[in-house]
Amino acid sequence: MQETGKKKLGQNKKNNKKIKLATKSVHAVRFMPMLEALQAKDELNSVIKTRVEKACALLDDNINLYPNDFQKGVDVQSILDDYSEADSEALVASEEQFAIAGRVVSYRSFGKVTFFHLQDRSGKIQVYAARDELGVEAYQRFKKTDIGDIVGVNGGLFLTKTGELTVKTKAFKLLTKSMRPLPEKYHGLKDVETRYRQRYVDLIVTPKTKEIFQARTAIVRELRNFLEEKGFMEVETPMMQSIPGGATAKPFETHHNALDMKLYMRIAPELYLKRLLVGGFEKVFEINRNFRNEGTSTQHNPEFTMLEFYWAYANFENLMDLTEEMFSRLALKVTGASVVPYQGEQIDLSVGAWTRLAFHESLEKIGGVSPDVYTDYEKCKALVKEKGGKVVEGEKLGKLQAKLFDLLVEHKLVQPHFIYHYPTDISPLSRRNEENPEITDRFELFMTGRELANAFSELNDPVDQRGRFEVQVEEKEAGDEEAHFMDEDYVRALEYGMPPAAGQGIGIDRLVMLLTDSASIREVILFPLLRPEVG
RNA sequence: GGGUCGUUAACUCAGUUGGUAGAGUAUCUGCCUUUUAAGCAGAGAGUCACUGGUUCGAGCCCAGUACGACCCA
Repeated sequence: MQETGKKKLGQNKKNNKKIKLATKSVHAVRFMPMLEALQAKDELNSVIKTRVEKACALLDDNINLYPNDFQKGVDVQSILDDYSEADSEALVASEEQFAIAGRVVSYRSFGKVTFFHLQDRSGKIQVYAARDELGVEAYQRFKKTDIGDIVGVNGGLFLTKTGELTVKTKAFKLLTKSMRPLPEKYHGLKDVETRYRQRYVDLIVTPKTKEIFQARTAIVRELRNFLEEKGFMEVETPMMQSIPGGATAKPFETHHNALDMKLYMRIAPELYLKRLLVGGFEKVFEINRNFRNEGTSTQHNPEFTMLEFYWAYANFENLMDLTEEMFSRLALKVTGASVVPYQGEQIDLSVGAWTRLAFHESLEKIGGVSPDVYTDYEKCKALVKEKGGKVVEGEKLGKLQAKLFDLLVEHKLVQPHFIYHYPTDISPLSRRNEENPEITDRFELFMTGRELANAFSELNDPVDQRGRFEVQVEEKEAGDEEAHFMDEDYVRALEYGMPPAAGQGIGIDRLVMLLTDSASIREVILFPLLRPEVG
């Protein structure tokens, strides 16, 4: 494969062409490996060549292209915040000097005077550089600056004629020479594939992208604060497991060489967190990655982040209350309001605005399925087929009901809904309801037509748990790749005694989508999984 | 897995009935000391995703492949 690829490149005239630079600099040779590699990938263009020529000229002038001795003083946003009200005279009178550093993102030159915007992590500020203030020589060097270069500037402040707070350059230093042109300033980077593959560029030129990931960090931080305030303790459990458990999903497989053992990437931390309840930690949580061997979509990435938390001496109803409090507080902290906009809808996350509806009731009231249909195996099966769902031989009634729910109910749940009392058939780790053993004390949280959380009173009866694992093993043997494995050690832990408890998992990516009004999960994952780039 | 759409200059996009490729931005040269999508004049820049087919002739028509987006399961 690789050989034919090379051969193909070798046959291409363009890729064999000798690279010519408009410079006689002895430093040109330094850049040849880069230029040749770019040519081989067909990424070489005239802008890059020009930048190499400029870089050579700077090296000829003994300018370091990548120095690391500039001390950045303040973020530009702090200047903008502190001096937004200052008047022109006060600024000119002030002797205060600033040391700022960041990327040049725009550039307007008038010959002897230049304006540009410098962007750092906090924002961007206009900078002014004039030949008469810098001196002819320094200004000549400055003029070799390109959009994309990272620079350091020392100087004071003034207001331009249009009233923009601007840094007047006293000293200027190139900190990093940029070799590739940035996307066009007005339209920015539109191509989604490039935005995901080259997220570094997206982050430079798309303010919204930066905001989403800052919001993501704020959301995770607030979740931690909230849980710690409530007395939960953060722990870390194995991401590589010899028995993947805690969810209904296909795992990724891997291999440990030294121990010569098969390992799975975890699909959920659940069974380990509950072992910690056995061990005596009464409130634990973990925020970390799960891995599920599934396709990708606007809702799914094979690796995704989950919050799971477990609370001893609590039940699933306590969790509903806690969830309402958690979400409304998060929304308030992150978006400033407890009603958040999502793709044209207003989602009300205020405490008390949430609907609680039993699973079977939701089939009837929202899905329009009458009880004599959903309680009857054959009628249920027929309806699933009619609605376009697939039926697998030997499937249990609960699973068929869940398919009806997916087909007829889920997408209609726009405002927050707790759907509770899920069928026992599809809830192998949940505690049975005291009155009706066919259902469990479990709920899932839905809004914007999709699932955001899954929670239940935990099954802590080791005999019941063993039986449920055995049923899963039968399903696995019958060909269900998503069925649970038997986990003897987990059953053993339960045999020591796990306190009554409730636990919940919340998909962080989907939560971030909700709070940042993002339509695709890829917008809230820094580096979403993509097939390898070709060519 | 199925369907629909997309892939043209570094970026954003045009491209007529099939007749050998266009704009804006960016870049380069010149002018320009308060601009901010700066301006004016000029210039360079292309494997039209890839492979094959039809045709005198393909960016355009046909088939396949790759990657991506959206919808469905």
